Amino acid sequence: MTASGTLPRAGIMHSKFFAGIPDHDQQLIIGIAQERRVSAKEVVIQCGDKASCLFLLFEGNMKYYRVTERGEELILWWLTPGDVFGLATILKNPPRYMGSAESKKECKLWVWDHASIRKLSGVYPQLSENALRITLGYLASYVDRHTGIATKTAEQRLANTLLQLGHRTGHAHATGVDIDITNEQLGSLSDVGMFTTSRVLSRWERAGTIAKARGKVCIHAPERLLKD
Amino acid sequence: MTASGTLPRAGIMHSKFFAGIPDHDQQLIIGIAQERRVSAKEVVIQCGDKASCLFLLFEGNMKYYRVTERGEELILWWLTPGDVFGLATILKNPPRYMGSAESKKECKLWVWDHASIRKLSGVYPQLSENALRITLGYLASYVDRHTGIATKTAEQRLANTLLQLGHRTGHAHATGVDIDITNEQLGSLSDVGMFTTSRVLSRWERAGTIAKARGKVCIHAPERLLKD
DNA sequence: CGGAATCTTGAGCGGCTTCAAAACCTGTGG
DNA sequence: CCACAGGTTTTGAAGCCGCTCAAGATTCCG
Repeated sequence: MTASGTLPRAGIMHSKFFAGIPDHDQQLIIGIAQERRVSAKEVVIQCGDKASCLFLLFEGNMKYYRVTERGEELILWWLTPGDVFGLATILKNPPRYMGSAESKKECKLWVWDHASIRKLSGVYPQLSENALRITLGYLASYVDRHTGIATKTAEQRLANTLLQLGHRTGHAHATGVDIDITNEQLGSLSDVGMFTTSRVLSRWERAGTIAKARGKVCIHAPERLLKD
Repeated sequence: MTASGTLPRAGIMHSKFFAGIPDHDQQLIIGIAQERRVSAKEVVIQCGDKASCLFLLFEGNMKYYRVTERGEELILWWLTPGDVFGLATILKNPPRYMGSAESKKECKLWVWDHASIRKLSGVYPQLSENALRITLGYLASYVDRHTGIATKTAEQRLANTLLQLGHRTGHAHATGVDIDITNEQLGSLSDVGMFTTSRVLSRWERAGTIAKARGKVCIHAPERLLKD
């Protein structure tokens, strides 16, 4: 998809949420938001609560997840700068959040409460349209992920996830692309167990395709992961 | 969720797509649609095509699916009267359909082309809002389905799917609720292989919980499926 | 330094899938 | 009316991918 850049310069943010909205109006919309700083491991929205705020992450990253009955957490989405969540808030009588959101490291967010975003989307229908486009995008990603479970092996799924993370949240580097993620989280995003994840990554490391460190993966040879 | 009834009386259709829109305007919107009749096994939209039409199914039922690389089809959604698909059409520069839609039996649809639905959603912003709500609903269902794969057994997933189908597309009956579906399709919707599906259903039949026939399932004791 | 989180490695197992083959049902056309 | 072809369902047997469990090694951080 279109790579949403990360240019939080002077309040300008390149997010799909603002697509088609002139810079000037964008400033105004952001002006109405409340800026919020959260430290690592803070839970910003709670699964099941009625949607009351819409968030735009413009610095840091978060995980959007759901806790299963057995207490494990299933990661639904890895939020990166430019991502919006809590989109249900834009609706008249908002449904519930379908997952929880927790910061991975220190983050900065813009927050609109229900009343504000309602007023804004009245004035700028483009916001509603963007919300729909983004939601359809999430749905499409999800369908892909689901198709993957049914048709691909654990290894292929891990490869895909790594590549996508690579260019959504990866820090380019001389020797490759760095990604901050633990084996367990990577596994959850790929629907693969933690142990299998470890084994597959080890294999790739031995082959020189990637390098590993605690809570970090560096992709050296993306092309080798591509043979899905 | 809210049971979308099936009352196609005199052009009135109880669909979430028309929520909050007065009957009179609803008539007008439907008036602009092209009514289309399709016979069984007809492909109405093709995965990957650019979204050019929005559909509302008001009679019959269809499957929304995707064909995997191995040629099998993965059913994403079972469309029943009141359901809308091709929602991407409502966007300015529409993305692609993410699956194909095929009629299961004879169906009746209302169809809006891109230009029409755009004009309409300009006049009735409620349509856009409904589209967003519906899309979020699909997303939520999908998250549930996905969670199920990760946490539930094949049997539990089949039970859930049956129950949901039961009250979305089931024909109530003296002895139970009839559902028109083959083992294979039921399996696909539950992410379970055809053989396992057959075995589980047989077990339930022996227990008297359901009755089976070719391409049909009749639920006698829904409560017995509920122990998920 | 100690404790907590992360990662590794092996061994064993198990729920489902896969494969094969046959029985079955249903509509069609001779 | 019967036979046939195509789709659907059943049953058994075999196998495997990835999970589970256990235990230890490693890294990080206060």
